[in-house]
Amino acid sequence: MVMPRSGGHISAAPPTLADVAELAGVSRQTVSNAVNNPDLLRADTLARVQDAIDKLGYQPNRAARSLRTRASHLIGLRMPALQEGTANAMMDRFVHTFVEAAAETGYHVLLFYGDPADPLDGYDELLRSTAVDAFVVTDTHLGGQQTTWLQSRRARFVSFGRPWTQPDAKHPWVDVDLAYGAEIATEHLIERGHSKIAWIGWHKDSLLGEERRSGWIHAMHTHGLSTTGLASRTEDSISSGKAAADAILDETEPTALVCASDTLAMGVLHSLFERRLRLGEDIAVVGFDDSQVAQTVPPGITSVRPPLEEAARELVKALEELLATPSYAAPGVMLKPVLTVRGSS
Amino acid sequence: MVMPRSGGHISAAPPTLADVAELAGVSRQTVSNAVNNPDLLRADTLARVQDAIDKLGYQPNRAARSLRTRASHLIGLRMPALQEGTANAMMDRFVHTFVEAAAETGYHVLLFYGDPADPLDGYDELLRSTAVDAFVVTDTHLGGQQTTWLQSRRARFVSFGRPWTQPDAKHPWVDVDLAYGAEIATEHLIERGHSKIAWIGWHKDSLLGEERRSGWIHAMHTHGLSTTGLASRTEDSISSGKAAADAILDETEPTALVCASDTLAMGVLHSLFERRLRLGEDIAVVGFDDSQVAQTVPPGITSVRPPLEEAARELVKALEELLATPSYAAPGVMLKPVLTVRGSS
DNA sequence: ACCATGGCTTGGAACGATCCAGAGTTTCAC
DNA sequence: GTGAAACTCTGGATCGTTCCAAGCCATGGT
Repeated sequence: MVMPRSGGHISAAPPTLADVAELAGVSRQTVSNAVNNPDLLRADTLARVQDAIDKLGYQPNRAARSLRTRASHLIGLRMPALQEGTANAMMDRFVHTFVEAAAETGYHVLLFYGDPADPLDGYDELLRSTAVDAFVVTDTHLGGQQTTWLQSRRARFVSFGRPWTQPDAKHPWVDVDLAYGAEIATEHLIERGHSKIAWIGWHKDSLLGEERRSGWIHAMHTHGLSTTGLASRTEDSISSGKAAADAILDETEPTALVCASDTLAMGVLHSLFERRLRLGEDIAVVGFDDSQVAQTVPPGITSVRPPLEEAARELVKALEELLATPSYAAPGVMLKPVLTVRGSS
Repeated sequence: MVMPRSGGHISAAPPTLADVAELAGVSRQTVSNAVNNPDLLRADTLARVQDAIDKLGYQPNRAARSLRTRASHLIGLRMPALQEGTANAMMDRFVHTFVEAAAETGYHVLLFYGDPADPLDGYDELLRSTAVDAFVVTDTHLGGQQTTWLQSRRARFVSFGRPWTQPDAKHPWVDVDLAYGAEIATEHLIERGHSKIAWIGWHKDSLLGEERRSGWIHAMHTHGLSTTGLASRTEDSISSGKAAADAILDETEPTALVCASDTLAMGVLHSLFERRLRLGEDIAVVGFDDSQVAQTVPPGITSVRPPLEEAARELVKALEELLATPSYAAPGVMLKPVLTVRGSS
């Protein structure tokens, strides 16, 4: 080494292992050990090296480390498509906690973008260039394309969402039991004295929708209540929520409505608004997701709140194990949502 | 080279430059040129190399490339703190477009987490480890700590938000002219025939708040309307929005309210809800941010919509220039919001 | 006094790409 | 036909780190 780089003329380049080694009077490898395996060093050497590290403000170069160890300490997360409804706000909360939890274990999150029309777009490039150590997949209910493809490429990943279409999938996953969510929502209404409780949900081909619907049915039947004429299936949008509410209010006059999403619940609110019915007084409404909207609309919409924070933490935990043990096959984790009760019921 | 790695036994490691070079019968450097400076190669050589690249599915290793070129092609974005109100949904929309725009120019976004109590937390580590090429800073209105610190570290960054407290800052920035936003919101109400238009805003020490407030004042005075007794300043929360609305509705009986945020507007809605006043009929309300909530609450809240997509694209453009020309000093870009009119006015 | 043991430290090689300087080939003007 | 310039292509060095195998040194048993 001819000259310490840190003494450079222009904007000092970051110090390297060699700089620290020189200052501490040890070899490069010893500094490396001080950082990665401190217990290999004698106490006094360690202290000396630590001093030098602090003095120079040394921080291992990520690229060099990645190159050598074949680990980037980055987790890839494909930016979920922006949705019309309230679901992306939920994703936001999830992403937030995930980033936080990942940071605690030394991982950062690499956000990437993929053409919404192609569920696989974006993954391949990052995988081939070994840019990330693993992925988090979020939209498993849209079909197993992403997970099967990743599996075939021997990529590491965990999913937020059970492997709906592949019960034998071996990757770690975390999901929220929203059938149970619908059940507690319905039971809450029954406790409040309602018996004509309608369901406004999604189309039959929506796995998530049928899942939630089953919870409503189960609760109704358990309590000996009829569901005939009380179910309606539609798109997940405000306008179709309104239309569905209009129809069902005209036909069967329920006293309470359980909606498969806060978006649909908002549609219901539009219907009530037109009919000059007072939410929470004339009629009760329960939604799903506990979105910003549900929290803020007066008088507040009772909503099924998925434990996103817990889910994120569980996923990070699974990721850690997966990356430590390549063959790691975790059992899926199913979390229970809670009902946040507000003025709407 | 003893053995091509691609012919390996277990899970084939990704192909390297050397593998491609061997297959195409050229040197490593030629392959590198084929990828980065195709016009340096003779047409037939290029074709041959391209074939080999395609056949092997070669993708340059990011870590190796980063190490050599000292560029990671990652942009650091510190996860904004989760807020009570509606502002984070706005950030979500911004982040989304930003990731998309960045992807188009070959950059990915590295999300990181920092202790909310320390606005600088997280930056240093990434900077020292040369993990990112640049940062996007978002909360400039909270004081110039982040930008001054980054500047002192000679870090590259752009900010979404003007340099409020340092008019001489030299970094590129993009911001939205929300004084103008308040102005068009107020004028919209004046056009609708209102003359007693109240302002519900933030505390005096909020730069953003005073900015917006000035637009309301300007519009009112331009049209010869008085503002006395019509302004109120409070926290950015639903409950304080409600309290402020309660007070002002009791005292001065305005026919319209302009709120500094959708969160405050929601607070107003709570007040109206209690008073059984009908939004958009008995009284008009305009908010800021055009959040999910404003879009979905019946009958919809008229709101000032910041052009987040455009802002994100402008920022990416500035970043590109900044990274190409280290000394690049861009003029700041000020964008104009538009008013999304809904049922509340 | 000698060798084995274990604790601590070291220099060389490697990860996979690009930079650099030079070598070989072609082109073209004189 | 010759030399210079332009065009292609190449091998070696390098970025900053960790892996690997070996070296040094004190300890302790024989």
